[in-house]
Amino acid sequence: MSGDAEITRLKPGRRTDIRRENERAILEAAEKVFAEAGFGGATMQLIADMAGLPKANLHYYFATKEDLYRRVVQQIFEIWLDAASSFDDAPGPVEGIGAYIDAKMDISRTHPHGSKVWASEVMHGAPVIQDYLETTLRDWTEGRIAVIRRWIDEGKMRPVDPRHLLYLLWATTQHYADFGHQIQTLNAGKPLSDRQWAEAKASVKDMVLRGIGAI
Amino acid sequence: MSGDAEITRLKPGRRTDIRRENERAILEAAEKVFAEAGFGGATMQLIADMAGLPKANLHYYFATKEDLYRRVVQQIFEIWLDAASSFDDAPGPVEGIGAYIDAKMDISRTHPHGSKVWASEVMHGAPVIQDYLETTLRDWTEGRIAVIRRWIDEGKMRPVDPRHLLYLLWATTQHYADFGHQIQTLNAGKPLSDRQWAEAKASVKDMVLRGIGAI
DNA sequence: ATTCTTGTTGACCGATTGGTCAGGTTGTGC
DNA sequence: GCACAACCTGACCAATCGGTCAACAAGAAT
Repeated sequence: MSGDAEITRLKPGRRTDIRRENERAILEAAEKVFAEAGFGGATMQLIADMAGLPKANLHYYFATKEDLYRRVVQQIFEIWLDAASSFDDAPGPVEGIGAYIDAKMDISRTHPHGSKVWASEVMHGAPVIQDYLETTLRDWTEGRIAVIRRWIDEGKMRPVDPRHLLYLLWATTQHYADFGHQIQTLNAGKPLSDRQWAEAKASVKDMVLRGIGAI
Repeated sequence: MSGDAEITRLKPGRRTDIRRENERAILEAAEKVFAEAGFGGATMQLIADMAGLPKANLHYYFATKEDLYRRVVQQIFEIWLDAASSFDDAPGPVEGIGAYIDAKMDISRTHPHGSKVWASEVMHGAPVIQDYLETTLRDWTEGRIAVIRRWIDEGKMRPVDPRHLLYLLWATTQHYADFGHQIQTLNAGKPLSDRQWAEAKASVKDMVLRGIGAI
């Protein structure tokens, strides 16, 4: 599907490093292959080639294709959860939601593959991370809704539905990763430049923060 | 992946009807299977079972899996293009963009499968509809940007970047289809009710139209 | 230096896949 | 009712897949 060169593998080093380095290379390759081909379209052989390892070696580190896939999905989920810290320790929506948009837009640029894998997983009914949705994500969402409600009560933003605000934030920021190819095509076929990414972030923040009456 | 019953097939009827009816049943089943399993994960056998036809019959109407897939993708694209008529013959952004949001939200509810297939296709680099992106979609986008620019010049909305506004519209409305499973999980596991869908549409319109200074 | 654990790999296997095809059935125009 | 074209389908095939395994190489502990 793409003739990309193989993922860069660092030096082997000591015994402890071998495992860590190989798992890293495999996960990096897997993230890319799963994103570009989907779970069903991805093959262990292709991941192995891209990681620069024989296929049998993948099964030494990851028992099954599904195990490997689950690790990739968990990875992007944790990265997103970390980005949410911007939300909590903020005095108001301008700082909190503004920083959250910045963080998620940055992740869309630096981890586009992971975002696509997550989207694909959810679109297929979340067969392997349903429990995450029902526990971690649900709790996280409730917490953030409480913060938004507080801001509304304090008069720092208009009384919008916190849930649909969160959906709008997720949708818009992740769109720049998941639909990056479409955006690139509409950008004369070239990836967004540094300047264009800055403009995108500014545009999104401007529209959202005004939309909720925070500025 | 799901134990759903097979797609309802209408009566055969006359000779001309046979082809039309069978193609319809196949496309309906294919849309669902491609959406739930992805292109790589979908099997012609599963589509055939869901359409209530032997597998060999699918290949009688659609030469290859890719041909069938292409037809499904084209279908949702045309539906979306039709929804854009709301955009043009509108005096201003409140009516135009408001109606566009309504139309796209309705499609997300009535055609969630098609939306997912499109999302999946774009995420995988649009291997089979790249020409559509470069011709039809690009032209459509330029036309809508011109309309938005005119509204801005006429002082009917703030001077936001039309391109990022369109991305926000696409992302937000399609999110309710593509991430419908996640939304349902966060809604106590139940699909959005009629009332909740109405609230979603109202929330999105409210935030977006205020975000661009149209109200 | 010996032993044990960890890492490496080519060859292999059963299962599944998209696609084919020959031979049959059914509707339609004449 | 005859002939032609459209439609139908069970059986089959080559290719590919995820996963296994036995034999081997290499670092670590003693």
